[in-house]
Amino acid sequence: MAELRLMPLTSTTEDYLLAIYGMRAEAEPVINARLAERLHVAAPTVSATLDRLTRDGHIWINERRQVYLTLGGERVAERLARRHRLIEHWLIRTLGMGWAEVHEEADRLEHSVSEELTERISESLGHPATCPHGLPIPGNYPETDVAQFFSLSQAEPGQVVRIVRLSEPAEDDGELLRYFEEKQLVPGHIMTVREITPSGSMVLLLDGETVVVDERVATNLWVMAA
Amino acid sequence: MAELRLMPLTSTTEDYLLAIYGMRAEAEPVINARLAERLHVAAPTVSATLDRLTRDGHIWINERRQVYLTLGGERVAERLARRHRLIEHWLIRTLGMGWAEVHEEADRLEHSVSEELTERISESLGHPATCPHGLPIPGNYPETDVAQFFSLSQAEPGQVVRIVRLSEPAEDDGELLRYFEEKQLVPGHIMTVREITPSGSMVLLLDGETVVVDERVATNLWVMAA
DNA sequence: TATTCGAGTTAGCATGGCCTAACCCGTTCG
DNA sequence: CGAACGGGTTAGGCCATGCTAACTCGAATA
Repeated sequence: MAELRLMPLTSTTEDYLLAIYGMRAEAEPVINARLAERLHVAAPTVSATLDRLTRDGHIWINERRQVYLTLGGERVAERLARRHRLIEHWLIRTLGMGWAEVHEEADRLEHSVSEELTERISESLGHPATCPHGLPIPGNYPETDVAQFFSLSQAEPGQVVRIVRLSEPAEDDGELLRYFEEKQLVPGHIMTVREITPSGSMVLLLDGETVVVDERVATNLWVMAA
Repeated sequence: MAELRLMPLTSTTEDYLLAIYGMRAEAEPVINARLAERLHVAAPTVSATLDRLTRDGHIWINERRQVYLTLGGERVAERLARRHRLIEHWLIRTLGMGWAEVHEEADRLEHSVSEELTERISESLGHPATCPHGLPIPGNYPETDVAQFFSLSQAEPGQVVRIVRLSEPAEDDGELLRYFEEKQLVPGHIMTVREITPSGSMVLLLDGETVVVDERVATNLWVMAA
């Protein structure tokens, strides 16, 4: 049964679709339990909400209980990601908000900004390709070969890499964001991997400075060969 | 029973408080039926919601069933009005949105903009005293003698007046807003009342142009002697 | 005076979102 | 092999928001 897309979506619906979209983009398995963690709700709540999302044609769930967006659901999620990421840029550019703070604000605003306003923002910013944290803005992102991106934790000693973006989940971790900002581990910056310690920490050379990051940090930074 | 102000308010709660605040500012009687109209909900819904607002200490209702904001409720409403009106300005200044369109957008955004963002906006705009439609911005509005404002419909033939703002309800009437904008019946403009027709229409001289407005329009424009 | 009208309430119901407690079901591990 | 573990569902609640239908009540009006 296809249903009429007349009713505006609820904020909760949008949150779920965006979460699923983000997890898919990170190639994380999208299952009930992960969604519960990410959205900070109990497992039965997720079950019930996913039932509604299925009923309304936004998602489908296979026999192995993996969640997929339908074409419609993906369109919604892309629009939301676009909004969210444009808002982040906007807050930084026009109000000088902090790189680490804007995500939270955008999480709320993305539900109330209209389509028209979104486009005006994109225009006024010159249609940026990515959000301030490097995540692609659907609709503005050029056809880049995403395959050339890899996690910093996969880099080899001696390799010179450029930071392209941070991971999806990192966006929701304020502490981590502030750390990245402080150490200037932000998109565009180039660094050399000096060595990798037995514990998985990495010694980096960045702008002449030596920076040591632990495994958790490294897995949340995506880079490309520079 | 005073209750803890720990939970964030719901969007609905905020809508009610702002509506009550606005009606009070216009000296309209604040009763169940008027709220139902203004908020586009059925009467029993209003009753139930007002019960909750009373329970939570935002409002109180007298024996004649008139609704009043408590000090706490008023503080919330003022903050919301401040947000709403600053957002309107912001959308016009930074994105060039239309004078007649921003109210609707702000109606949604006011619920998701943080206190901190609000202050940054106010700062970036130079702390404007009123919204683009002339309504005062709590916290920025100087101690003006509001008593000198009156409705255009009360003006006498021959009187020269300056538009100071439009009425609260006019903000929710897109058609009316577009009319005001088109005719340049916006705050700051000065005009002379030429005559008043038997039907209540007014003939105005504004920027050398003769404009005729009907009663409904005149009651929704507030002016002061110029 | 009898009726109508405006305003409000009561009763009853639905939906979205959340939760806990309890239980089911494989897989893995001691 | 049996228990623990991870993942999921069922059952049973709760609250905020909304609605309609039906009723009350007081004031105005024909």
